[in-house]
Amino acid sequence: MDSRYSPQDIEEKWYRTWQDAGAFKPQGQGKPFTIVIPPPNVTGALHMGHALNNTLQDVLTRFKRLQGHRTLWQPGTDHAGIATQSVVEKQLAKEGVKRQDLGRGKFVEKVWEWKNEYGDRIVNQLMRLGSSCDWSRLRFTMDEGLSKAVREVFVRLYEDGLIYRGTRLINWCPKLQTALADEEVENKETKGHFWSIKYPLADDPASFITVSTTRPETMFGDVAVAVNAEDGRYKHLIGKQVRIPGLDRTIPVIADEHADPTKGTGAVKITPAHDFNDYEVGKRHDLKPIIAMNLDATLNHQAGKYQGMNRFDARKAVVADLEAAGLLAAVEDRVIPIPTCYRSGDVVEPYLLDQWFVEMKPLAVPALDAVEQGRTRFVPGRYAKTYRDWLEPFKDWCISRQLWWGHQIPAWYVVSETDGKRRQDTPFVVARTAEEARIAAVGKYGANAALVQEEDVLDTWFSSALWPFSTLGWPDKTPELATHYPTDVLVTDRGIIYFWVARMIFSGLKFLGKEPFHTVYIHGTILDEKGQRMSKSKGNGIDPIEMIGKYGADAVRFALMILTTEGQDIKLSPVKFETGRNFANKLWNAVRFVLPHLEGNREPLRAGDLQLADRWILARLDETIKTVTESLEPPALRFSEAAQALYRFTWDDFCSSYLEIRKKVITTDAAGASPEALAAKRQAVSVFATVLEKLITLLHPFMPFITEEIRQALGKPELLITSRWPEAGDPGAGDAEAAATMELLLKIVDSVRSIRGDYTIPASQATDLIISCDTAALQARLKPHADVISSLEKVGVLKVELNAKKPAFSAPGLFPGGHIYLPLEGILDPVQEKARLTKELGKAESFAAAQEKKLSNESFVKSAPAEVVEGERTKLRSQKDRVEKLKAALADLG
RNA sequence: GGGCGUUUAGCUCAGUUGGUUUAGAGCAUCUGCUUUACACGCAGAGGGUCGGGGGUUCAAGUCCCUCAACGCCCACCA
Repeated sequence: MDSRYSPQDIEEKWYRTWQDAGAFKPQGQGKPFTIVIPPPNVTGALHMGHALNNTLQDVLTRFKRLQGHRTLWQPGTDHAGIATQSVVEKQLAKEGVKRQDLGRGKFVEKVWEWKNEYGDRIVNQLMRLGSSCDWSRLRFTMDEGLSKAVREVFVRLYEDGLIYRGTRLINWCPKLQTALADEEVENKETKGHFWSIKYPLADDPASFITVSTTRPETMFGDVAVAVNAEDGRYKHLIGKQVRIPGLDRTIPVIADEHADPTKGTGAVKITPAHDFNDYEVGKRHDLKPIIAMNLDATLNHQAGKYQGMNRFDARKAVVADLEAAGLLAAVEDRVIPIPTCYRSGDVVEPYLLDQWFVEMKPLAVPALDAVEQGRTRFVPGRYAKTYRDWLEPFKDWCISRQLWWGHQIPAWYVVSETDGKRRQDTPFVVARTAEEARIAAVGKYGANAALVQEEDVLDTWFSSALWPFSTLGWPDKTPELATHYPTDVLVTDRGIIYFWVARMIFSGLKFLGKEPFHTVYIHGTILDEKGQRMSKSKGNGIDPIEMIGKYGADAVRFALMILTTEGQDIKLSPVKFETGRNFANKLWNAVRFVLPHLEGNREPLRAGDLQLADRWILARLDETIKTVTESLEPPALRFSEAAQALYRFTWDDFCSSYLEIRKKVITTDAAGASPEALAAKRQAVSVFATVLEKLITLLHPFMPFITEEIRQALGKPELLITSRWPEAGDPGAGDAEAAATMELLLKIVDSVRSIRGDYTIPASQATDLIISCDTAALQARLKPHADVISSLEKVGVLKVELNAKKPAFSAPGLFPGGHIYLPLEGILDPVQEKARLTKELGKAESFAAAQEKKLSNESFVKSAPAEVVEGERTKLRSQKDRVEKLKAALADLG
């Protein structure tokens, strides 16, 4: 074995072994534990957010698998409508081909080709990370099975009256030429202008009403000017007609609460077809909306001479013309939130269009209850509010998209036979298949009804919403569905609580009657070292695959886990992975060291033969098992705590203390050793192996590769991944008293080291040591185990005494229950020693003073719990004792 | 304009229900060390009074109020 652990050599080997062994498949008859992966986009490449997200899921999956649950981590990818369509369009563009040139059928074929060729990239990257998904169950949202689920859901929602088609003001992305849901629109603060425009009165063209707007180019869709009924400036104008500048059309001045006298001029133009507020105003006043724009965001025939101009050019032209005509009253610079498309970045246009919607209220109410009543819980809990705030307004969900890549809406229009075209009011049927649709249409509209399927596809999130059950075979009643639904924990980031989490919850409730998971774990966001989001455009991303190559997957995983404290964002830089790499290396070397002594020496532990250090490490192991198990158990999910407990135990207790103490015994040369020495070696080695076996099991969820490799090195034929999680409280777990004695001895060692360090005494130079105990009981307790100290420090004569007298030229140190003396004749420097002791004394005195003050406070003694007061008294006593000893030592120095 | 989060050693962060440490860890710094697993190592050391202010309490980093800075999310571009 090499002194450097090289992950590259073993990761691929073990991953293949696990796969071949079917280790990722649900096994046994234990209580099921299920996680569904947040399906990454097929177009995606693994980024640090994925690495974190999937490591968390894998830690849980491996933990539960080891605990004996029938564990399934269900993998899959998302067809990601817009993203995937764009990728393929860009590829075609390189060949000078547009999707329209190909036509829908051919284009969709191309996308499938692309998916089949490149869609596995992210899956392979997840494997590099060590993800133990059941890949035999890999799903894709456009698979036949999942598409069937989509159609089923659509039909049922339609039949329940929860899906409807209607003309509403929706968000339109002119670049992508599709409708968007509200959540797909991002408001971006942008520098803009606030213009005040004079609209002449129809019956008195010399008088004006001045309206304020940030969007003058929409004036051709104006249907009114609104003022507030309370606004004295405009009361007399209500009911009058005004003329839209540059047009021959007049519109009324109306009174509406939407007009805010404090904003702008207090008069506002009303453009129902292009503004959400105005749409509501228009409805209140029964004003017919006028569409003034084409779908490509150029102005239409309503705009007179501006017809054909795009919206931004038109804005400039309109403003220039208004100014020339003396109708521009004011221009103000202003920062405006501009709605933009989350995919294309284009400015979104509110547009009046015919679309498909899901009525939210009947679905949202039970979903809100599920969280309110704790059947589904968010970790951290504050995200329940985020969830509620989004669902509660019950805003209907626009689900139709004018794309080609996606689930085509299962609605068929019954078109006229003459031209085969559909119109606004063409009747339609909704059905699971074309055949069903035909039967329904014939029944309803006669034998010769001709059908044309709706061209729109569904919002990608419509299919993602079904993920926890569509992947398990729903709507069929599969065994997987029966076993693994509801799932247990959903691990995701806060960015998709609306898009995905909420929709899965109401879908699960609606179609299966149960919440899809009991816990939603929301992890933090990965940021760069400056605290900025990682992004392609900033170029500040850290590539997880590159990090895995450099530090190993185990190191990357472990580092991420130690950084994952509840819900906090993570500032990341490559050096953070060194922690993980160094840790793996530490463990590796401990094993490498003991391994040669293990062979043929392994034997059962015999309680009577266990040394103090053995009993202590077994007790510490037991505590660690408890901590790690409790930390990982949902809903605690304290990943960092678990990882740190393992780090501490492995590095400090197991390596720095235990192994150092037992080193000599473990390395005893078997040849020529006495039978006693050999017996001692065998026990020491066996304790080490016992602890190590459990330790690597505890570590396995975090560092699956190295632990599996170690397991093999220990000569175990079975795979670690499917072995058993250790239980706390095993017999032979070591005992608390031994552990306490050991802790005292370690404190004495600390004290010795501190003094030796102060005098920079080389490790190779021995010093004598006198341990002075305050009580005979303590003396009796420590004396038999003094060898622990000499195994950690080079000690000459070692005495454990009762109230020993301070030898001349010795340096004193303290530990709970006594003190030590380090005779340092020839080394002790009175000046340095005086400084050292004075400093210690100062600390002890100020602490004692603080205790005294506290205890002299009557209300403290009266109000505080007796045990707290007693604790303080004990502290004070020992501190006073300490002060005295230090004073004596100082006096001794002269 | 609302809501939420963060602010603890030079840096990155822990610190559960207020009282066991005299506020911890890793990295960095300083001093030693070829101690027969590991320099991706070993042993020491220095360094914070917990963003500011006020309050509750016998007792506050830990609860309340307030201010500030940074960040995130939401909000109809009159």
